[in-house]
Amino acid sequence: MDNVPFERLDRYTYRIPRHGKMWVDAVFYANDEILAQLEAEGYASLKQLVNVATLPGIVGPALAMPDIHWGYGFPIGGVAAFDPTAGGVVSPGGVGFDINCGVRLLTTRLTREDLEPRKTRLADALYRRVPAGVGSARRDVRWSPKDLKTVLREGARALVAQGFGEAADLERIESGGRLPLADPDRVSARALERGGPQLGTLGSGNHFLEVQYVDEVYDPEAAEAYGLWVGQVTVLIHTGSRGLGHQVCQDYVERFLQAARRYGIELVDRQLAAAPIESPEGQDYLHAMAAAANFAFANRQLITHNVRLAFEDAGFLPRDHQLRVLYDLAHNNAKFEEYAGRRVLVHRKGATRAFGPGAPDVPPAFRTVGQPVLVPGDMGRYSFVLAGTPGAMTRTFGSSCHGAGRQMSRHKAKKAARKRNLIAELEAQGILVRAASRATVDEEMPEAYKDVASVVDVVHGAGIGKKVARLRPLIVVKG
DNA sequence: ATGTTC
Repeated sequence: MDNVPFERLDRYTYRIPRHGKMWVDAVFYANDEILAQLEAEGYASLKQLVNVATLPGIVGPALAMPDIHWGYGFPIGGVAAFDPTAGGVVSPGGVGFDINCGVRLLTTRLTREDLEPRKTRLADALYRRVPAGVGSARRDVRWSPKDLKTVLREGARALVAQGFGEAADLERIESGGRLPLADPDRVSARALERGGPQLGTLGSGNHFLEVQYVDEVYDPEAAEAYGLWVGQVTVLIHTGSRGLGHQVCQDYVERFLQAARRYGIELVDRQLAAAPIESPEGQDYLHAMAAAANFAFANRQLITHNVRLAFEDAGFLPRDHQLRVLYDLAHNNAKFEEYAGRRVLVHRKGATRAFGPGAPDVPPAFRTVGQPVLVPGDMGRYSFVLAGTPGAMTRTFGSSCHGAGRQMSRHKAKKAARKRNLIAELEAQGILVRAASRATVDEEMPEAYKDVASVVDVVHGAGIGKKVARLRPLIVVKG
C-alpha cells in the first residue's frame, strides 16, 4: 500500500500530517532524487516514520533526515523525542543494534604529498594495528572483568587513564566520551563476554578506517576553527560497540516486548518494542545502553591510539604527524536534552547530533561556529564535514544526517561487483584498500550508496547543517 | 550492525 500522505512545506521539507494513530506530525527532508527512491521502496521507511509517531509521549514531529532508509522498527535516519513526565517511552529499536556507533575524525599536519612516499607502508601498518572483519578481536590487550566494567562506566577516559591516548582527546568527544547513567551491572554476562576481546577493533559491514585529504573548503571560518585546510591529511574512523552493543540491544528487545504489553503500550509493529522511560525496564535499558555507548567511545579511543602507532610504524614521528582528535560523535543513541525548556529523551538512529553555536557540550574552540558534524560517504568518492546550525536546534532537536544511505541492497551490490575487481579499480584511482574480506568490499562498493553530496545539499539547503569541507579517500581499511 | 541462523 503506497498511501503515505505527505505535503511539501518548502524546497526540502515535507510533512506527513497527523492521522490514524499518530500523536504528532512526521517531518522529513528530501530532494526529488530521494523522493523517487522513497517511492521506489513503496514508502516502507516513511511508514516506519509514521509508526514512530504513534508511540506514547512523543514530542514534536517524528523526524527523518535525508539519508532515511528502512531499519529495525524505527527508520535509519530517524530522530524522535519523548517526554519522560508524559508517559514518554524509550525503545531499543529507536537506538539501533550498534549502540553509539559513530565517527571520529583525526587531523594531521601532514600534506597529501608528505604521505605519498609512505602510503603503502601506512596502509599495511593500519591494517596490522587495527583488527578488522567479522568477529575481529585483539590478542595484545586483555581486559579483566573488573577493567572492562570500568571501561563501560568511564568510556574513553578509562582508556586515556591506561595510556591509550591523550587527555586532550577527551575534550573533542561528544559528551566527553562518557554517557552518564552507565551501569555495567545491567549488561548481561554474554554481552560482556562478546565485548571484551573486541575493544579496539573495527568490525565489518559499513565500518571502516580511512586516510583522506581535505579536497575542498566551503566555509573558511568554520574550517579554521576546526583546524582544516586544503591538502591536509585526515583520518576517519567509523565503528561502534561491536558484539557488546548488539547483545545489549537483543537482550532488551526481547524484554521490552513483554514490558510493552504490561504497560499497555500498543505497538503497530512489534519491532517498536518500548517501555516508559521511568519504568524499571526503561531505566535498566538506559543504564545498559549508556554502558554500551561508553564501550563504543572507548573502542574509537583505542583505535585512535593504534592509528598513532601505525603512523609511527610508517616512519612519521609524532611531531611530524601531530594526530589530533577533531571530533568524535555518535549516530545511534538516546540522550536527555533540553528544548524550549522541556527535558526530553532524544532517540537518534542513524542521525547525528548537530548542535549549533552557543549550544551546551560544544567545545570552546567551536562555540561560535557550532559543533563539527561528520558525514561519511562511500569509499570511492568523498565524505563531508558540516557544522551544526541554529536551524537544527529549533527544528530537528539538534540533529542532522549521518551518511549517504544505501541505494542498493547488500545482495544486489555483491552480485553487481562479482564480475569486477573493486580493489583494483579503487587502486587505479589512487585509493589503497586493505580488507579482511572481498565480499565486504563488494557489498560496500561506491555505487551501492547514494551520492552523499546530494544528502548534504539537502541538509545545507534546509538549514539543519552547514557545509564546511570535503574529504577524499587515500587509504581504506575494511572488515 | 551481528561469533552475518544461540
